[in-house]
Amino acid sequence: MHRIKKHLLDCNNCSTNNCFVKHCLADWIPIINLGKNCVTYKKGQIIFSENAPIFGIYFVKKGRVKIISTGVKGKMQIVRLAGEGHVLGHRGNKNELYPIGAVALDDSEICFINNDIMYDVFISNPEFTYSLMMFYSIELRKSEIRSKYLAEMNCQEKVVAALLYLQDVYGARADGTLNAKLSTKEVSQIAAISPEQVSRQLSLLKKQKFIFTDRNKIVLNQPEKLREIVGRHGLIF
Amino acid sequence: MHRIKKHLLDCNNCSTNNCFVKHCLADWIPIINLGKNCVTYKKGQIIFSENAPIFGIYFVKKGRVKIISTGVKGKMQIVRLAGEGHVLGHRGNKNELYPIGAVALDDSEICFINNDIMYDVFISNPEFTYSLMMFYSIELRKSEIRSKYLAEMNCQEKVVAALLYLQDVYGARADGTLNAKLSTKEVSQIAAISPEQVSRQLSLLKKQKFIFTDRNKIVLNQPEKLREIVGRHGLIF
DNA sequence: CGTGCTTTTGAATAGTATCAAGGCCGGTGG
DNA sequence: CCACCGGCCTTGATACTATTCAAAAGCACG
Repeated sequence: MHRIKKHLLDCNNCSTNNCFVKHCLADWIPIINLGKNCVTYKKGQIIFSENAPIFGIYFVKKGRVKIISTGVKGKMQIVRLAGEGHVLGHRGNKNELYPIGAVALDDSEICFINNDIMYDVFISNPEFTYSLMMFYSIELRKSEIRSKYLAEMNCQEKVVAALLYLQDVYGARADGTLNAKLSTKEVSQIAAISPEQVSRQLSLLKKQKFIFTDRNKIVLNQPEKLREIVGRHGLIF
Repeated sequence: MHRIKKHLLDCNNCSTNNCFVKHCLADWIPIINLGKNCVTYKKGQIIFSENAPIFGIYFVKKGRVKIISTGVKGKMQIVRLAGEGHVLGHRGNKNELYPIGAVALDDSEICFINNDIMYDVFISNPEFTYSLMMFYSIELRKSEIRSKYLAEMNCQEKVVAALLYLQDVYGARADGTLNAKLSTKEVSQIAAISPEQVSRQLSLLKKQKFIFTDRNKIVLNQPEKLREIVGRHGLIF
């Protein structure tokens, strides 16, 4: 089912410049190399499952990942999107399970480091720990602001916010084509509304020529118009 | 308007045992003492405002704090509750303003440390930085799960979840009386629904004898029944 | 003892989810 | 190569839930 390719890469030769491991001291890179497991996931593959124990920390070396959570009614939601250099799955308290999983959106390379060595890495590499702390701090704020949006936005605003979020996380080409190709269903999982509503709102946006879609490709023709719609909701992206 | 009392406390004599500063090396405590400002806030006082620059990190020494964010329609929401030992306001990126503020729910003592010295503190006290990183990591997960709730729960479930959240953060006495006294309006800001709905749902819960209210006091008579209502929503508290 | 704010309750309205049907597209097998 | 099948997308009709508006009651305040 899940055919996985293992790589034994040297962090010194890694091309992902915004990886947090770059903040580690030179002496520690060989140790991390030994305790590390770099794995290639195909699009749609599960990186870790909801409600399963997490034994380490995942660094996104390449590709795109969605962090998901399935509701009691079976409705799946995307609670966060992660790209290159992002971090997944760092366990909080021992023995606590979280209803959060991660799935590859594209073919992705993820480096996994077991918790066993992480504590020593953290204590001995303050720059590394500091940068990771800042990452979590920023993501926490983003998540808090996102909570607010979900509560106060209407359908149209939620769809627009989801599009701008995609642009913020994964970027777009000069013509406005989003780098990430998501299905209507996946957009609805970000916006936290029904897929039908997403379809309706996208149609309206297309009629206004604000966006253009073809299959899973989405082009933001007039991102400034989209920003007008979400207005002064305190958008940080 | 905002009369504020300054204290010059020694972190060595501080009674708040779960303060992150306790993870600092002994040599650094005097340095932190010098760069620190311990301030007493009255109930309702603003600790820091939305969209204002934040110049340091706040540690809740005593009391209770709500982290708020006002929507474009003027609707204020409570995005997080903080108690003793919690951390507020650590700035992410420079020059980025966040639409997030903090207000004292009770008379509270908050220790403020300026960012100027914080970087050195972080780099020189890995245990401290590590514990703070873990704090943000856990809060991020909680926030993500909360986002999911807001999207999939109905009114009744949101109110119940808000009550259980209050119990989780601030605790309750043996008889189920919540330690925090919040107005209906404030509960509605946690649940992210209208105050009228909160009133309705609380009335229903009272009729079923699951809870009892008197003024701002809330008693969870049958917390197990409340947990049944939110069911298997993957509640982490 | 009034005055103003919050809470409560009811009724009307608006917005979204759900259900259902038709269309489009890709994949599969003849 | 074409026809069929199935899944996803789209669009419309309906039902439901929550918001909004409104009014009366409770409570704290001076």
